[in-house]
Amino acid sequence: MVSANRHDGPTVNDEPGGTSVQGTGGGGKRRSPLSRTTVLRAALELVDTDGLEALSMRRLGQRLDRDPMALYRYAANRDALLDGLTELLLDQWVIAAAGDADTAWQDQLRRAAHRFRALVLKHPHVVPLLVTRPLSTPLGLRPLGALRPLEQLLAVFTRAGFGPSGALHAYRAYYGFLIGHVINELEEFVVNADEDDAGLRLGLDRLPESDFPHLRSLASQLLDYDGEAELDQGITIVLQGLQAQLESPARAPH
Amino acid sequence: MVSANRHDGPTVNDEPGGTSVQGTGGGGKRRSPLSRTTVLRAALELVDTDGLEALSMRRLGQRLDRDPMALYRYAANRDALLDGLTELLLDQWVIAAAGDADTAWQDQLRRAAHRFRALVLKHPHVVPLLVTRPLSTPLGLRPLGALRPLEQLLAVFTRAGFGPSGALHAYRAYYGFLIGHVINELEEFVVNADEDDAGLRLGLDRLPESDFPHLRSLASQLLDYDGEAELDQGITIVLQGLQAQLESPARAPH
DNA sequence: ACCGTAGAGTCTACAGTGTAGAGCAACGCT
DNA sequence: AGCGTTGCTCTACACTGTAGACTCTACGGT
Repeated sequence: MVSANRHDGPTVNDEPGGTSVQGTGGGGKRRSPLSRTTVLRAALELVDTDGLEALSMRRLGQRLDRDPMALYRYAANRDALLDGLTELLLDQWVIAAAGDADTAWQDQLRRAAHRFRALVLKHPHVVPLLVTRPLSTPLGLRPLGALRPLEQLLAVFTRAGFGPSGALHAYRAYYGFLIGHVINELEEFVVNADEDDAGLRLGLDRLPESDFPHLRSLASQLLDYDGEAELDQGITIVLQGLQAQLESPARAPH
Repeated sequence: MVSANRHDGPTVNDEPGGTSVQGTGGGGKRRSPLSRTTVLRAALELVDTDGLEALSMRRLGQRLDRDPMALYRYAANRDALLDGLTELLLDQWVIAAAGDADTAWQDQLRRAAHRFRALVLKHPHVVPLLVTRPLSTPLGLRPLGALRPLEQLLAVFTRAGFGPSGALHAYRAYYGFLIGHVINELEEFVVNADEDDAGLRLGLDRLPESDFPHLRSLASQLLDYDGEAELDQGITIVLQGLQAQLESPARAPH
């Protein structure tokens, strides 16, 4: 990955020849060989449609019309495949959009945050991986495409005036907030979609009134959730906080 | 669960008789029956020592000296067991400590945040569950103990002056931040512990210098990470932001 | 035309997984 | 004495990741 591509856009790509995949049917005898990218893309589709637990080597092999063991040519094992999925997603995250060169870093990061949210909402089943894989795979061993956003965000923060350590702190505050937000937004609530009453739709009637007064009274508020607004409101807080740290001489250059 | 216990302390407990477990050895013929709590505690121990993927029904049964199928009396299936684990942890989170009644809500929440971090660092392997299970199990179906912190936080925020919707927003900002933070703190970095050079220890030499200049130069900063300080610094930003929202008449009561 | 080699994929097999379904043994009641 | 309930076990099935050995094809060099 990472060819001439400097600032934005996906860089995961390693087709052997052309992009011809020659029909998924069972007709052709000599199929064009797979590639890491096609495998990952198929895996992503599978996860998007059937959920994470549906992603097994066997099912993926079936989908690609190949023996399951063939996949091990493109991913050392299942964990590596999952790491590849996080790369496939993170590498699509555009942080520096066209014409961002001369806008304030706050605006750039706010827009990037909204793009992150949009990207992740297109692939909600991958979110667990985004959170989980980095807990297992050390930073230095992750696919390069998964590190590109980190590098770019560090660039943004240093150009904004943060020193090395400050940029790192800023990155963690920013990305941590984003992760926390999507976790919140994707949490499951509705248990009975065809119920009229808000409380029943959420299954809150199970909670004893005496122990959960606040929660039980929040049914309607839980149901009308505006993720975009909440993200925007939250990112404002974070960015203001970061700016304050940048201006206070105590922690700024560091 | 949830007996007379009003504000703090764990509430998960459902022993049938006494707490006698009569030795784990293979001697006694008639063993005292299990309970959901003992099963969950054993599961937590297993996860703490051997990691999440080591938690299988068979291994857990072995540890409790029972047939794997016996566990299904205490958890409908593996997912329910995992939900139980998140309950076991969240229910230990003390939000209102003794003598918190008359301290400012900001201080209370700051201390609760540090307690959350400490709790979670004692059981790092459970963090994926904390993040992942709520994406599958709707709020209304979770074990009650897992909802207690939510209820208590809502209480804190309403007492602080937030309206229903405002309290919910505040909770999400607060908890989202906490989750984001521990994810950051528990991320894996070191790949070669016995290396001298910081860059080598992190395996950053694998990254092409031209594509990852910032990241590669951050080796030493990545290595000396002070999670407690970072949490405290972050929570300050969040609490100030929430306070600002509380004071601005636009969004406060709502 | 021949061989050698590398690449892509297959086949078989093994140890391990979650869990449905049936059944067993002991206890507390009436 | 009989019954139901509780706590647990046994067996079996469909499925998982992956090690190891193997086959088949295409291509390059001589």
